[in-house]
Amino acid sequence: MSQPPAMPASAKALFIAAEVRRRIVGREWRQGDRIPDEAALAVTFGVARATVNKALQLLAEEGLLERRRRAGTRVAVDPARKAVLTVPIVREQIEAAGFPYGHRIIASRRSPLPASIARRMGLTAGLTALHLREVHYAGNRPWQLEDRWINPHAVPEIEAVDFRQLNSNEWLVRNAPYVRATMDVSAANADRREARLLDIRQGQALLIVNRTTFNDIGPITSVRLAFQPGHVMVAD
Amino acid sequence: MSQPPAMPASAKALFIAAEVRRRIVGREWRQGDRIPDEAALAVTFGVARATVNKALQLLAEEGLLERRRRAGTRVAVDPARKAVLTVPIVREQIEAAGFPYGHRIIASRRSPLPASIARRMGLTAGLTALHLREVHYAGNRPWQLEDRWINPHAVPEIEAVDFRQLNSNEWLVRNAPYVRATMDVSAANADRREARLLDIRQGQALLIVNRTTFNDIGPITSVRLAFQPGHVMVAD
DNA sequence: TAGTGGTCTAGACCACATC
DNA sequence: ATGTGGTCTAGACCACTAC
Repeated sequence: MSQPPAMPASAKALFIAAEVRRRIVGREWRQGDRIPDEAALAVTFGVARATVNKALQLLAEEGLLERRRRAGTRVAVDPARKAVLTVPIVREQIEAAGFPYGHRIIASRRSPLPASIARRMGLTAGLTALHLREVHYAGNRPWQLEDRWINPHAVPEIEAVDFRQLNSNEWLVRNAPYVRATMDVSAANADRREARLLDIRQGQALLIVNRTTFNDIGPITSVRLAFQPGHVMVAD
Repeated sequence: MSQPPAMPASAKALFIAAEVRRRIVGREWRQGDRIPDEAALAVTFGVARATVNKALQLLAEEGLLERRRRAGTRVAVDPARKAVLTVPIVREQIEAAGFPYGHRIIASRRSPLPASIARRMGLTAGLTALHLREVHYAGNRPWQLEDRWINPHAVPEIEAVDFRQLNSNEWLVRNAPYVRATMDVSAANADRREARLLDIRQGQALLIVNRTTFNDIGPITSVRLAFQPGHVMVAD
């Protein structure tokens, strides 16, 4: 039954994934149930086992199925509550909204790493690093605060760069590709300095993103972004 | 060159992905460069093209490569700044911290959908829906506020459920599997009611997660979670 | 129109966890 | 011990799009 009907000549795996998803949502296969094994489904759908495998791996990534060797494939009891967050590129975000992008360096100096940042980067506190603070503007309205620490050992060329001309993130992205990143999201009340820089009232709730990037050698940079009040990050 | 050395008998695709990643990070292949096509890499690494395909698709998902038919595969100019956020299960989170989990229903009634929620769910405002408000506790400390709207057409059985016994999310997860979800993250100052329920000062910054789930038929539920001040969501 | 990635197949062997 | 998913192969055809 349920032979793939007039297929778009490609997309069998997607068709099978959709059909399995339909059976789960339709409660035909219930949470915790074991579903037929790949070989059986391959026969059912009239495709190669590799195609079934691809379909089921998709659903497992999605969190709808749990797969274990020998134990078989089961409908997940609790579909994972996962979502992909994309940290927007400030400039693009502002320009997409139709405003001219601008930024201003508040501070740029070599300082000893505070313990909290050192911990994020896996370095020892007190190590001398480059500390940058910037404000990003949409037109003449402040839009986002950026507080960045850069590991000079990871990016020696950084010393020569003039960030008054260039957005630090854009330079890093082009010149120090990263392999791994950690990220967290929280909320904080704007302190007096932040309120002044963002032109808002002290105490307003800001969305905070902390992000640290690494390459094979070690940590590259750790940045704290403070978004304007009301800013919403949309996940897929 | 770079033949996979003494391989673990499986993981050729991962080995190739790692090697390509190394060449990118080592600036051997630079941002915007076109890399050899699949057939060539298959010869280079001494594997089947399907294996190279899998490796490159992995890196493309990761954001390190951009692939287009006919145009070939290029090193991404801006490695996507993506991270997977997982909304924790309240109960697990609290119990993992060693506290007894508890929850209290603040309100449970049928009300017309407000416009903002209706928009999220793709329904018309004013439609009668089930509105639940709960507080989740870690021991006797309030931990999280939940404000949930449920589409009764999607889940008719909901009317009979006694949520004083059961956490609404856990019931929904087991009884109304979803297929698609939207999610966003923001920050807000606690209003008077929220401050009272969370036992904090009015105005403190709260991390807010809005999440709406859908199945093939339509929207199931839309929930607004307000986390305690200081709460951090970690992404991978 | 031709080169590139996307997908599928049929078969094989392997790793692993349960039975 | 054995059944299940994980992965690989060699070959094929197709879809897209830059040329």
